[in-house]
Amino acid sequence: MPKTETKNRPGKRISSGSGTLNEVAKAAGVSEMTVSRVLRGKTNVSQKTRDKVQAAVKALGYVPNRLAGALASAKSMQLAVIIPSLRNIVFPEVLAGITDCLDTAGYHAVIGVSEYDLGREAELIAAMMSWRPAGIIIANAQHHRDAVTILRASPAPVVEVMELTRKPIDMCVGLDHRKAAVMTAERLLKKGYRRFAYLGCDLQRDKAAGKRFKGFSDTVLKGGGKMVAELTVDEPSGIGLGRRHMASLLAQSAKIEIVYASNDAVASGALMYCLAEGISVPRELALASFSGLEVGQSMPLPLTTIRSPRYEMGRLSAERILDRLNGKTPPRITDAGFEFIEGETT
Amino acid sequence: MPKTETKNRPGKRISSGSGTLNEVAKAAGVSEMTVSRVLRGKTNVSQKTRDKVQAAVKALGYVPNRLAGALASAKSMQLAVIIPSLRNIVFPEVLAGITDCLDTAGYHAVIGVSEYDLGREAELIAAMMSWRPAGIIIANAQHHRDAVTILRASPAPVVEVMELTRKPIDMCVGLDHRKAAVMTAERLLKKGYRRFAYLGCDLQRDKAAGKRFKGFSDTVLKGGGKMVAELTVDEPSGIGLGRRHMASLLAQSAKIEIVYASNDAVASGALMYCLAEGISVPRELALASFSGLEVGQSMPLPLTTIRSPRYEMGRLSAERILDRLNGKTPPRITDAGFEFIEGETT
DNA sequence: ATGAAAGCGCTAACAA
DNA sequence: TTGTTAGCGCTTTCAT
Repeated sequence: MPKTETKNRPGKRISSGSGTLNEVAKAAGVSEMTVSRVLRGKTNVSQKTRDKVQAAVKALGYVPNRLAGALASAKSMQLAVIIPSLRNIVFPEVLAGITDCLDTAGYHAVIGVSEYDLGREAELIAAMMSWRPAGIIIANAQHHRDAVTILRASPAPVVEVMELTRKPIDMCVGLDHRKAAVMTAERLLKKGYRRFAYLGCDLQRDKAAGKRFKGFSDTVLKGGGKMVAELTVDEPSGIGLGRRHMASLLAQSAKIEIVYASNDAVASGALMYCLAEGISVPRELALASFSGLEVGQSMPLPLTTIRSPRYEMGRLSAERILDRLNGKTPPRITDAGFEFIEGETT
Repeated sequence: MPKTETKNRPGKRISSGSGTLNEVAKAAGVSEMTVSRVLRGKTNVSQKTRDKVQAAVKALGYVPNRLAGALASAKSMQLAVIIPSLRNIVFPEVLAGITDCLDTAGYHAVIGVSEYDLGREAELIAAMMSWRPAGIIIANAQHHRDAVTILRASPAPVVEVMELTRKPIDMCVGLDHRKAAVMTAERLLKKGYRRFAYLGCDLQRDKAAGKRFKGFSDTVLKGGGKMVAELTVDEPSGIGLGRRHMASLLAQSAKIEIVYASNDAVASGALMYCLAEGISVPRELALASFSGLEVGQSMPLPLTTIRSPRYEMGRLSAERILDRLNGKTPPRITDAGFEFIEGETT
C-alpha cells in the first residue's frame, strides 16, 4: 500500500500526483500556453496541434491543477453552499438541485452546515471565502451581521435560498412562507375549523417555520378561530418529534380540532401517533402542515399541506449564479412559488 | 447593488475581495512571512509581533487566499466526497458525520453526486482530483476501473465508506451488508417464517442492497424457506416506491408470509400500504428491512430492521483521513458494525 | 525571531 | 495560430 508513504514528505514537494502543464507541453512539443488553450477549449488552436496535445495529456495521465488555474485567473469553479442541517431532508433536496445544475457546468459545491447557529454560519462563510468561491448559496434570509458584511463585500454573486426577501443581500430564490401559511389557515377556516393547535420545532432556530407560524396564527385569529394549544420543542425537527410530543400537545386542551405542524416530518409523526393511538383522522382530529414531503403523501391518509419546490429552488439558485458568471443579469428576486395540497387529513 | 458590476471585468484582475498578505505585512510593519506564520499559528513569533499582525488583519478585514496557500504548500484543506444520491436520506446522514468532523479541523467537503452511475462517478473523481483534495471519501466499494486507477494513484488518502471490503483501495469504513441480511433471515426463520417476498430498488444500481438480497435469500433457502415473490423496481428508492408497488408484489403470490424490503424507506411505504388497505401486520403479513431510519421506528408499529451507523461511518471516515494527514497510521479496515432491531412488524 | 529569495502550476496580456 | 513574459498570493528554504 503506497498510501502510507505518501503523507508528510518533509521538505520535499509532492509531485502533486500528475505532472504539470510544462511536462505535457514538452511531450507534445508545444508551449504551455497552447496546452492550456487546448485544455480550456479555446478555439484558436489548429486541429493538428490539438490532437498532439490531447495525445500527450492522455499518455501522461495529466490532471490539471485547478488551484493554480483559479489563482492565476482569479476565477474559481467552486461554489460555497451553506445550509443549516443535513438531517432535515429538505436541505439535501435543495442541495440536489444545486449539484445537478453545477455538475453540468463543471462547477463543484463546497458545503458548510451551520446547525441553525447564526454565529457558526458567519464563521463558516468567512472560512469559505478563503477559497474564493465563484458564488455563494446560503439558506434562509436571516444572518449574523458579520455574515451580511462579508457577503455584501463579496465579489462573487450571492443567492439566499428558501425564503423570499424584499431586499436580498444580492439575489434570492424562495417562496413566501407567510403567504403559504396564510393560505393554509384560510382554507382550514373555510372548512369550518376553529380550534387550532400548533406543534413544531423551536421557532427561533428555524426562522422560516417562525414566519409560517406567525402567518398562520394571525390568520386564524382574524378569521374567528383560536390557537388553543401550542408546543414548540427545542430538538431536531423530524418525524420522531411529532410522534413523541403529540401526547403532551393534546393534553394542553381537550378541544383541539386540528393540529398545524411546523412541517411534514412533524405532521407525519403526529399522524403516526394518531394511527397508533386509534385517534380517527380527520374525524376526531385533523392535521395540516407544510413541505409536501414524500413521507407525508405516502401515509395511509395523505397530508393536507403545501408543496415547496425544494429541488427547483436549488436548481434555480445555481442557475442564477451561473447566469451572473456568464455576464447576464438575472432577476434579483425569484419567487419559486408553492402549491396547496388538499390531502385527507382535514 | 454593487454586485452587478463585479462580474467580468475583462482584462483587469479583481482585487480578490480582501487584500493580500503583502498589504497586511506593510500595515503591520513586518514581512509577509511573519504574517503567514502568525496566521498559521506557528509558535516562533513573539507575542508583540503577533499582536501587531492580528490588529492589522482585523483592521483590513483580511481573508487569506487558500488557493494560493494550497498551491504553494501542496496541501489543500478540502476533501472530496462522492456519494450516489442526496435523495436517499442515508447519504446526507453520512455526510453530516463527515462535515461535523471536518469542521472542527478546519477542513471542508467538496461534494459530488453520481446518481448511482459508475461512469459518472469516475468522471466526478477525475474532476475532483483537479482540486488536489487532501483526502477522498467515496461511498460504496464498487467502482469503474478508471476510478480505481485514479484513486490508487492518488497521493491523498482514500476511504470507501458504507460497505466493508476485504481489499480496499486504501481504507474502508463500513459494515458487512451480507452479514446483516444473513442475521435478519436467521431470526425470521427462527420465528417460523418460511414464505418470503422481496421488494426493493434495482439491485444493479444499489450494490449494497444487492449484497443484502443475496445474503438474505441464500440464508432463507438454506434454512428451508422459500422466496415466493420478488419485485425490484428501477426507480429511486424511497417511501413512495414501497407504497406504490406493494400491490403488485402481493399479487405475485397468495402465500407470502413476510416481505423483506431493500431498506427502511421502502419498508415504511410498504407498511403504509398495509395500514391503508387494512392488512393486519404482522398477523396477515410481516415486514422486515434494513437501515434503522427514524421514519421506520416512528411508524405505529416500529419496523423490524437493522440499524446501520450512518452518522458514525461518516465521522469515522473523516477521522481516518485526518489521522493519515497527521502522520498516524489508522487501520485500513474499520468495521462500524450494526444492530438488530426487534420491531413489531414481525 | 525575522526576513529574502525562489518558486507552486497556471493564465492574462501582449508579441510575433 | 503560437509563444513569451510576468505575475496570481502564498509557503518553503535558507540566511541572519
